Amino acid sequence: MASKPRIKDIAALAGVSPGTVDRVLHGRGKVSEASRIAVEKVLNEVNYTPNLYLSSISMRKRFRLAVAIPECVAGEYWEQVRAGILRAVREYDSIDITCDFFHYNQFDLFSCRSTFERVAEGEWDAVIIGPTFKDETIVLANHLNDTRTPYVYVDSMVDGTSPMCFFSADQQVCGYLIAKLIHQITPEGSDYVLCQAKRVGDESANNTLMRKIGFMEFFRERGLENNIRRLIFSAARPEDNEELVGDFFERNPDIKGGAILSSRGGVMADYLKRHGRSDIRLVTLDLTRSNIEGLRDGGIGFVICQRPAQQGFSAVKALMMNLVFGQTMKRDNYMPLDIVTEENLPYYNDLTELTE
Amino acid sequence: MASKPRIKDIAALAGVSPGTVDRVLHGRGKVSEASRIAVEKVLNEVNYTPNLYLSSISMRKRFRLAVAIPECVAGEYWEQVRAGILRAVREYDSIDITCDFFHYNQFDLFSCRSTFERVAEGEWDAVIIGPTFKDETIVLANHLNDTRTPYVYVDSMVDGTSPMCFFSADQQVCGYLIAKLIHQITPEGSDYVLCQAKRVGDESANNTLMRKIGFMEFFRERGLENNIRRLIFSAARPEDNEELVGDFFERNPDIKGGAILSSRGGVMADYLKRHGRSDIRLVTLDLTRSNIEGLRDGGIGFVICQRPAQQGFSAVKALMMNLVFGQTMKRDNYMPLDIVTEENLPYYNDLTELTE
DNA sequence: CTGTTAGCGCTTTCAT
DNA sequence: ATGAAAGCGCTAACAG
Repeated sequence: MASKPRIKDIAALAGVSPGTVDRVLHGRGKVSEASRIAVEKVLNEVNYTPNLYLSSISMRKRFRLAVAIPECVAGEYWEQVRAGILRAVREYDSIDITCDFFHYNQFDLFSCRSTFERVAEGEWDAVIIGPTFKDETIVLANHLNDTRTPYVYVDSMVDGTSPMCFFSADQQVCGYLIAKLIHQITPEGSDYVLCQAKRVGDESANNTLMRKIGFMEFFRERGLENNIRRLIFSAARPEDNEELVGDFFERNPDIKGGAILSSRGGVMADYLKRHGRSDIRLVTLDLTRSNIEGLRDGGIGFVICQRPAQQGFSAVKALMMNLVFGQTMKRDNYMPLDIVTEENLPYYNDLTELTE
Repeated sequence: MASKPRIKDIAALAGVSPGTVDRVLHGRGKVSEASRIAVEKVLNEVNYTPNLYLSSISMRKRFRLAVAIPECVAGEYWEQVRAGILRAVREYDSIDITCDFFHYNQFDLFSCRSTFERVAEGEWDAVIIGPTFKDETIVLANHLNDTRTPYVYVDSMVDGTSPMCFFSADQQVCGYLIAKLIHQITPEGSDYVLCQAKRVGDESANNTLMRKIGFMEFFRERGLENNIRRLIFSAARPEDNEELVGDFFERNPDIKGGAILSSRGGVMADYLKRHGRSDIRLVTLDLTRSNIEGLRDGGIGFVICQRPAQQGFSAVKALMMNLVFGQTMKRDNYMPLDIVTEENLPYYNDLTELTE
C-alpha cells in the first residue's frame, strides 16, 4: 500500500460499501454485526487516519466561538491572549470558524456580569473564558453546561465548574520561583520587599493569592520570612508613590530585592530608576511593554512569563480538536514559566513561537 | 456574505467560470486581460482565502521528506528534535507526507559523508538537515540547490549555503547568558571553571565556539576574565575524571561555579555530587535526561534549553507551509533560550508545548 | 441494514 | 481563452 488507505480501500477490503465503513467509523446509523466485524478487522490491519479537514468540509459545519475576556490594553497581558486566539483562528482558516469577542472591564464586577450575560444569550459552538470574578464565571459556566456548550478557560481555573480544559500557569510555583530568583541575585542577608499594586481586581484574586503563598513558602523554608517587608503602591497613579514609597525605603535601608506578584513591576522599576536606586533588584510577572522596558534598561532583573499568547492559541486549538476532530485532551494544562532576562528577551515574542 | 467566499462566488461576481478564477489565483494557464482584471477586482473586494487542505488533496500531491540528522540517543538532544519532527508529521496527517530518517554518527565524518550521499541519491520534495560537519553539509546543500530541492537546517546554520530557512538558538547569547547566570548565583569574588567535554565533534564545532565567545564576553565586560579556569573532562569515560578533576579542584579551591557549554553538564554534576562538593554551582545546556536529574537533585542550578523539539516541529511546518501552501517565512529563526530550574522544569516538556 | 448517489470546495482536463 | 465536467476523500440523504 503505497499511499494512505482511504475509506474506499477499506470498503473494498471488507467487502462492503464506503457508506458502511463511514457508519462503523463514527458509530452512527445501523450496521449489522457481520459488517461491523468485517470492517473492524480491516481497520485493525491498516492504519486508517481520516482526512479531518475533508471531513469537516463534507459535514458543512460552521463553528462559532465566543471569547469572553477582559479588555485588552495594548502591550499588556490580555492583548497577548487575544493575539494568540486570533493567530489560531487564522491557522484554522480552512475550517469555517468565526470568533466573536466580548470584553469586560476586569475592575468592574457589573461590567463582567453584563458581558457574561450577553455571551449567555448567544448560541455558540464553544466559548473561551478569561475568568476574573468567580461568581459571575460560575453563572456563565452553569449556563454553558446546561446548553451543553464546551468551554475552556485561559489564565486560570475556576473551582466548582467543569470546563473542557484550562490553560494557565501554576501560580504557586510562579511565586516560589520569583522568590528564588530574587534571593539568588541579592547579597546574603538582604531584606526583601513584596510589593502589591493597590488596584482592586487587578488580577483574578486567587492567582495573586497563590503566588503569594508560593513566594512566602520559599523564604519560610529558609527561615527568612522576617526579612520580608510589605509595600502597597499605586499602579493607577504613580505620582502617589513618590512620598509613600520614598518613606518606605527610608525606613527599610537593607532592602536589596523586590518582588511584584502582578504585571505592575514596571511602575516600581520606574520609581527606583528615577531615584537612583539601581542597587535594588526587581522580579516581576508578564512581558508587558513596561516590564520589557525595565528588563532592557536593567531596572528589572527577571520577568516571569506565562505565555499568554500560547494560552489563547491552545484554547482555540483544543476546542477545534474537540469539535471538529472529536479529539479530547487532558483538562489541566500548565504553561511553562519562562524566565526572561535582558539576554533572552528578544526571542520571547510569544507570537512568533506560534508560527512554529 | 455570511460565510467565507468560495471560488464559485468569486466567479459569479466576476462573471466568469470557476476555472478562470483558479487560473488567475495561481497564475497558471492563459487568461484574457479582461477576465483577469475582473477577477482581481472582485478579489480585492472580498477577502478570499483558499482552503489549503482541499487544494492539496485536489492536486493529488504527495510529499516526501528526508531527514538527515545525527543518531538519536534516548533522552538526548537529537531524539527531541526527532520527536518534534514526528509530531509535526502527525499534525499534518491530512496531507500525504512521508518522512524518511537518515541518521549518522555525529562523531564520525565518514558516517556523515556516506549518509548524506545516500540522501542525495533519493528524490525528495524537501530535506531537513541537522548539520555537524561543515564540508559534507555544503556538498549536500549544493546538490539540493542543483536539484531545486528546498532544505532547512535544525540546530545550526551553515555559512556558504542557502537553505530555505534554519531553526537554531543564538549560541553567542547562549554563552553570555550562561555566564551571567553562573555569576549571579555565586558569591562575589569566586573563581569559575569553564568545562569542556573532551569528545571531538560532540557538537557542531561552530556552536561551541560561539558559546565560548559569548561566555568570555560576559566576564571580560566585568574585568573578571582572570577568574576563569579551564578544565577538559571526559564525557565518554567518567571514570577517567576521578583523578583529573579531583586534582583540578584541589589546585583551584576558590571555584564556586562551573559552566559546561555542551549538554554534558550531568557528568560534572555527578562527579561533584559523589565528592560532596555541593558548594559548586553548575550551569549547562539542553534538557537531557542526566541534566534533568541534575536539576532535580540540585547538582545543576540552571539548564538552558534550545527547544530542540520545537526546532524539529518548526522545520517540518516551514516546509509544509512552503510546499503545500506556497507560503514563505523568514530565513533566520532563533528559538528562545529557556532558562530551566528545578521549579519550572516540570512544565518544559518541549513536546506537550507543541500540542498547543 | 446497506449500496448508491450527490455534494462539499478546489483543480484539471477537455472540448469549444 | 474559457466553460463544463469529472475527480480528490469524505459524508449524508435516499432508495430499497
